[in-house]
This record gives sequence, C-alpha cells and structure tokens, in this order.
Amino acid sequence: MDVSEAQKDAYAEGRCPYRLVLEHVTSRWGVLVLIQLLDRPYRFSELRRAIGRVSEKMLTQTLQTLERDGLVHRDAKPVIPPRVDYSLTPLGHEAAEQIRELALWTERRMGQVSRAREEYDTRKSATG
Amino acid sequence: MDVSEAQKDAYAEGRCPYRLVLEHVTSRWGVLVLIQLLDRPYRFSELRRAIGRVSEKMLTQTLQTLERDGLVHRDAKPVIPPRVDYSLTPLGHEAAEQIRELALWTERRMGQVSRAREEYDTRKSATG
DNA sequence: CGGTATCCAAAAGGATACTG
DNA sequence: CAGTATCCTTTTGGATACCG
Repeated sequence: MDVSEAQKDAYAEGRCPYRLVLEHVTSRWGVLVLIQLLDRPYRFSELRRAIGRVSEKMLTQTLQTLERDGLVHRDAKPVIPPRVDYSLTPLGHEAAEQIRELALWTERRMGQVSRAREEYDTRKSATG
Repeated sequence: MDVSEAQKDAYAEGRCPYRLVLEHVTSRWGVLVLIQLLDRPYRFSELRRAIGRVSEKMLTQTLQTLERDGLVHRDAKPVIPPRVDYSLTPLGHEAAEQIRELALWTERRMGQVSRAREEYDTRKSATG
C-alpha cells in the first residue's frame, strides 16, 4: 500500500465523512459482496465464483475496505493450504439488508425503468 | 454522443439488467441529486450550488441518466434566459427515499465505522 | 489457497471554451 | 442560463507474475 490511498481517503473524508462509507457500500463489488454474504459465510475463492467476473484484485480490495469499515469479518485459519472465511458483522448485516432492499426495489421497478427509457429515446430521436 | 455509450450499457445490461439502474442511483452524484430533489424542485445552477464541487459536465450527465431512467423530470421553460426545473417523478421519489435512508443509516453508524477503522489500522501496524 | 506487486488499458471526471 | 464539445488528468479495473 502506498500513500495515495490514505490521501484519497483523506480527501473524500474532507468532503463529507459518511459519503465515503456510502461509496464503499454502494460500490460495484461492495453491493454484490454484501448481498452474497447475507446468505452465509464464504471463502475467498467461493465468493469469487459466486459473484463471477470479479478479478482477484478487486475482490481483495473490496473485502479489505469492508473489513476496515467493520462491515465484514475476516477469519483466517492457520492451516495448509490457507483457509479464509468472510462473514458479515452485525453492522455489515444492517448495511447488507438495506442494500438488498434497494436491489430488490430496482428489480421490481425494472419494467417501469425500461419503458421510461424507450419513451425517452423515442422522444430524442424525434424532431422534438 | 457516440456509440461507446450504447455499447457500455449493452455490456452492463448483459451482466445483470437491474445492476445498471442500481449503479445510476448509487453513483457518486446520483445519490446527491436524488437526496437534494427530495427537498423540492431545483433549477440547474441552483442544484449545482446546492451540491457543490460538481462540474457542469457531471451534473448534466447525471441528470440525463436519471431522466432517461424515469426517475427525474425535466421541465424546460421556453423563455429567455432559459429556465429548466428538475424534480423527482413518483418512481424517483421512491428511489430517493431509500437512498436517503441508507445515507442516514451511514451517518448514524459513522462512529462505529470510525472505531472499527482505528482498531483495524492499529492491528495492521502492530506485529500481528 | 489466498493473497501481493506491477503494469497497462479503459473509464470517470474536471477545466475550459463555446453556443442557443 | 443551461447546456455541448474538447482536451487532459485521475481513478478504476483487469491481466499477469510471483509469494507464504
């Protein structure tokens, strides 16, 4: 880890402290990790397969951020080969449930959104 | 607008349709716009000042995306100088309320998150 | 297995100048 | 005022190689 991370965080904190947590929670991979862990604890590779299309780097980064914020618990067992389980903390569980609600809402309203888009695109391609 | 936008959307849609809407709603500026409009309708420049630190480009882009998704209503009055009011649609109101709940939750839990971070950083800088 | 380090491509985002 | 167009910088994210 180099200094740029700390600087970035300091910058974002300066703008508005809670915005940073909100961004972690609503980030592309943060959302998927939290929702997945609502199901049960997962191992690193297991989580990676469950989510799909996520690189090791991004999953590692996402998990570390969420762990640091106290939303995810990391349990590294001292065995060979290594085994690491990730689970939600009580705090993380609260966050995950809200994220899931939002995701479910989005799914429910998807039809309306699609129709709105079609109408928008039609309007734009027309003369008006 | 060139083709890359449509391609990006097609790609994201391919992954998971509702994820795209979720990303619009939880995007950096999307969150702030929705929460602000929960208060009352805003004009473009007014909104820009209220949010602060957002470039014209990003605000325009965010508003267009949210309008296309049917979450924000754009009312352009044919006057000189131009006057454009932005407000939430019923659908956008639903989204905004959930986003606000999430933001409020984050604010409430900020203390716990900060303590978790300190503990994490202490643990990392120590021998363990 | 569960990472870290490095490099590179792509996307997001800001500053500026210009337009109706 | 409310944008659009362009250029440029910063950030994000993936691929690869390597380590304990």
